[in-house]
Amino acid sequence: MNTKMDRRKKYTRMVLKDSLMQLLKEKPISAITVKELCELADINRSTFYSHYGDHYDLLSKIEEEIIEDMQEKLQMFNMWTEELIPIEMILEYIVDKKDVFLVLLKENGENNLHKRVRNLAHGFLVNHLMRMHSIEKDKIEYLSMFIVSGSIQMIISWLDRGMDKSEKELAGMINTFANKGLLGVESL
Amino acid sequence: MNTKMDRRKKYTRMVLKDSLMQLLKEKPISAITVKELCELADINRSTFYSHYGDHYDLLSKIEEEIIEDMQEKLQMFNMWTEELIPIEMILEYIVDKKDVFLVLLKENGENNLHKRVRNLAHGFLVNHLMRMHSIEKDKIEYLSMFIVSGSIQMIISWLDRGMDKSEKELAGMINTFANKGLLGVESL
DNA sequence: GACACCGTGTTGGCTATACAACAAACAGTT
DNA sequence: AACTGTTTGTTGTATAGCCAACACGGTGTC
Repeated sequence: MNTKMDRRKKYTRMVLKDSLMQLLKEKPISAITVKELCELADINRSTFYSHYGDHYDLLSKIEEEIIEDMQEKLQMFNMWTEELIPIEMILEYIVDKKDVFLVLLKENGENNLHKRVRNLAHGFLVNHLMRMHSIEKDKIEYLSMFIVSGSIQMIISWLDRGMDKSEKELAGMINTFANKGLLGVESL
Repeated sequence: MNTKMDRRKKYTRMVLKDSLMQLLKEKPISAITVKELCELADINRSTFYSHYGDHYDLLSKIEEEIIEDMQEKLQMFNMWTEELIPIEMILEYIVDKKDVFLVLLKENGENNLHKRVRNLAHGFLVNHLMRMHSIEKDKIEYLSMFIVSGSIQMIISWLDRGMDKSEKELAGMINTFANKGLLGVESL
């Protein structure tokens, strides 16, 4: 059902989300308390608990939101273009939420969003490669993982360097690197 | 009594205030509807009416707030300095709320804030002059009005020109102009 | 004049949030 | 171990805000 959410709920979730993002810029989630999060958001703590189990839950919800967004974008891509991966589209999305991605993709070690983005891209690329190439599924899995992981690290590095190239440039690079690998596979 | 206001009320008033200020940048209050104000603020209209009588009431409250703030600043000034008018202090305050002042002081014709600021400064300067000079109250009234009106117009012009001088510079100019006039009166 | 549309001011019922308080768990100190 | 301070998760009550609806007044069109 497409019932509109009460604006109070919308607001509460929004400020909690923004506040967690802000705190995550300063310290890892393990060093953040629900108390200070609510103080920053100016939201009563019991209200926080009526929405979320804890701040890890909130973070998970944020990540889910992002993944859903990206999934939507990828669905749109399925419909009409031939590019290997819709990298430019994804980069535009990432730039739009640069602060979030910088915080969440760069966090010490691999966290959930990193894994989720990778799995999303991986699943998409595997399907794409299987439709376009006659290669064993086994090999496609590895190839896809190779391309996706490489691409993600490139993107993280790019964000870290303050996006010193245009989206178009970076997308071109990623596609070139991905396609070169593909040519190698074709000659198997 | 110093009872803390419920944070919901605080938030509601704040967004309504900010939204009215934003709309006033685009059009005069007579062209603004309560409906669009509430839409912009994302606040239910009946909530608006539980806080304010109408949007003119809201504007009046905003102005009162500003006057009270300035009054506080002037009280502090009374306590410890010799300057004719605490212009630098006032300019700092005005810069801090530049957007508000630009909108409200510049509006077509004289509006309430213009009058209120003038009366506040006038009252202050009259008291000040009477303590420091032996001049007829009558003359002081005129003199004060002269200085205050001139100063306010200078400030409006300064805001309009994007504050092309530092606060210190403008304060210096205003004080010099005011004092020159004062010297003229002394030789009466 | 009739009609449609829009904004206003108001109302009643419901929902979300605030607030204070409590017990428990945890961490650090002596 | 005892103590202190902090955070957590929860609870009950009160408050503020939301929403939909209504009647009314004003405006413009036919």
